[in-house]
Amino acid sequence: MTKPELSPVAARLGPLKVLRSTRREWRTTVRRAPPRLPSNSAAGNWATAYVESRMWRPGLGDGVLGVIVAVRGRVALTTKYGSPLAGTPTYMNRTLFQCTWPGCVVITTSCDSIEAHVRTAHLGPRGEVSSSDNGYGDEDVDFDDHEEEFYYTEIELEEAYSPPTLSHRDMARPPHEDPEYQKSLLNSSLPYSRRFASAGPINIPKSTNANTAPWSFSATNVPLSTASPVKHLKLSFSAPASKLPSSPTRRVRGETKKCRKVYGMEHRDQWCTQCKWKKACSRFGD
DNA sequence: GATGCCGGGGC
DNA sequence: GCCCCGGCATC
Ligand SMILES: [Zn+2]
Repeated sequence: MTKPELSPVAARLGPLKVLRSTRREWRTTVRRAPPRLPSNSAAGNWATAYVESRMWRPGLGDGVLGVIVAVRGRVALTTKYGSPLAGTPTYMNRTLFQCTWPGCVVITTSCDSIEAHVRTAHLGPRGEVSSSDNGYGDEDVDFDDHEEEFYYTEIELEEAYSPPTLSHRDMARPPHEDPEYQKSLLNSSLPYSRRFASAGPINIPKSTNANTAPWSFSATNVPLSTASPVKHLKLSFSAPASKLPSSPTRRVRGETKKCRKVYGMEHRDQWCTQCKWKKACSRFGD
């Protein structure tokens, strides 16, 4: 199983709350159509899957990488960065594996994991597959070993746009670790907050214009071999290079003159403290 | 170009 | 906490 080298995906991939299971079997937990999802926005075409973390560093315990969200063909990945486990999400550089068993949206980070999932959850509870060790069933022997390969796909994460430096500024975004946040986005009813700047990449705007989504989604069938029709799903993330015009994220400049304008640079000592610090003026508030 | 100020860094 | 500044949006 080849794992293409991919450039690091910017940590701005996701601000959402990290879902976490206290159970060992969380890996097979799947949610479809979250109960409180507004019916008018996602129209049932919605899936959430826990992402397995085999890459988790020791001491961090079992965890969930994030949540794959698919809404009307747009796919978003939320991650765990910014959480108490903040760190370089190295698993973002790689390929994810998604179960394609009908109705199942389990996603794992390794080929072995998804194969194990398919075997245990779908093909049978036993680690071994079907009839090869029974002595009969000679006809389908050649499919016995890797039948699970038919029931998962690779998902490549790659960067469609890479800012010149994503090393230090772009890596630290405060996560909105609020479970309602995701629904608010989908609902497009999140309350206005002027300090919402750069909150997150998963802007699923109310408009259904597909070009406004930061994620692009494409699927291709790659004939790797005759026996493994692995479907490659590419998730391309576009950093906000072409921003939406006049996002509601930044404070609108008021019309009142502020200290800088009133007193001028030459009387900087007369400015209010906030103006001296290039913060929002506290003397001539809007 | 000037202004306002957010985010971030140094101390 | 205080203080400063880069960079960006806006005027
Ligand atoms: Zn002021």
